[in-house]
Amino acid sequence: MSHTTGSAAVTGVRQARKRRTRQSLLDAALALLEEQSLSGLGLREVTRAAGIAPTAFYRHFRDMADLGVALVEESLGSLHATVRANLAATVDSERRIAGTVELVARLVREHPAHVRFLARERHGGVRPVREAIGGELDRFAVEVAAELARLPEASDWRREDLLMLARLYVDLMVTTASALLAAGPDAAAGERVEEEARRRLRLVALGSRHWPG
Amino acid sequence: MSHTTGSAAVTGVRQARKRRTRQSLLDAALALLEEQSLSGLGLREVTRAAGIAPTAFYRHFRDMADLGVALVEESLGSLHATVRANLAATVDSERRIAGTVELVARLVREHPAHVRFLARERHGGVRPVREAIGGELDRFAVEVAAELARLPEASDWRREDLLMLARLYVDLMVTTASALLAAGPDAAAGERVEEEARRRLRLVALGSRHWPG
DNA sequence: TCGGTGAGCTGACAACTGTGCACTGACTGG
DNA sequence: CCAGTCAGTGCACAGTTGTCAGCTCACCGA
Repeated sequence: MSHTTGSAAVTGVRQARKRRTRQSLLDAALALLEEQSLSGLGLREVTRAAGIAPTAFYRHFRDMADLGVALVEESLGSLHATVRANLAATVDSERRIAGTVELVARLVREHPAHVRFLARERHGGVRPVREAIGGELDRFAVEVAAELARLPEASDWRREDLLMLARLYVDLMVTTASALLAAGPDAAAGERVEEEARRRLRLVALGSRHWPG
Repeated sequence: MSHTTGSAAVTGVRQARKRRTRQSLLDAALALLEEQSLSGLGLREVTRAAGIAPTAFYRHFRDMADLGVALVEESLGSLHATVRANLAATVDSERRIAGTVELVARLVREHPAHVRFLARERHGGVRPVREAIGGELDRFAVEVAAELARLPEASDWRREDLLMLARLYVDLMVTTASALLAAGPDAAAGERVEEEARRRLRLVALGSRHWPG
């Protein structure tokens, strides 16, 4: 037990340095993954790009799969709060739709490599990474369902229908993100994708307003 | 006796043999791709599994990317007619929905490796393969839109809304296919996925019946 | 029947891979 | 202050990779 002086600086120069090279490994891997997939990425390739010796890799990750899981956490971990805030913010349907699409668009604009990684490895060749992404997306769906349940017009929905709708929304946003990636840097093409995404959401919202038929 | 001059055999023993080993290359690659992705698959690995010498690979494909494109064609090429027939068959909405989901389910059941390959390489690390899959899916969307246009209730739809709806349907079926793969061989889990897919389609059909709001 | 074609083979090459081992030296807690 | 920890290094190893050149020999058309 630490009955030490109680200083605030717990970091330690050593651990900080370690975290820095760990981060440079993650960055290097992410950059290399823009043009190939994780199962084709070599350990030496990554360490070379990160500027360290190959064997130093093992100080941070057991595997490339291990590194991949860390990348998933980095890509998706901080997003839950954002999504939750966005959903809770507005009640008006049209505003909610516009805000959600804008959120996805900004995510793709600001972190294209992360999004590309997720799209690629969601069904990729490395099981632990696949499962990490899938689990994270499931968590998103549950959170979205919880927010949907707070809307008055969903008060009489069955729980499973609510989850179905939430998962549908999540899937729509994921495919929107990949479509935005595929559209590339062309602003006009990106705007077309966003507009189509909004229309899709409008259609689904319209359907759910008349549910269950 | 054996060498009848006017035989109908247009194939030729030689070309037939070549096609057979080409096919065994495709089969071997597909089998190996169940547990990794194309950009991590080695030429030697494939030829070893196919039972031929490494250099013989070049007699059939220039690249692994080339082989991948051939796999896309094999996986998706024959599907257009099936989809078209399925859509044209029934007019009743509920029957159409059930039939479509059943078609996807059967596809996954009968050709799981092909479907897995498509899901994996749709956003995978090999550009030509990505583009081949994307182009094929676009063609599907156009075909679906053409079939939708024949329905009386869609007579007053704008062309772009029709395409939006068609693309939505295609994306829904693609995500349904991956979900079925993820569900694995468990029949109960598969049935749950199918039921949710039907509900999704019902919701979308409901929304489109009230379009544009 | 005979020369040409071409699918598939063998052997070899340099380049690259993941990982084990022993080492250094800056940091650390007591 | 000093002994211990541990991130990072260098070297070595056995395998594997893609590809080249040249060979065989079953098939082909004429």
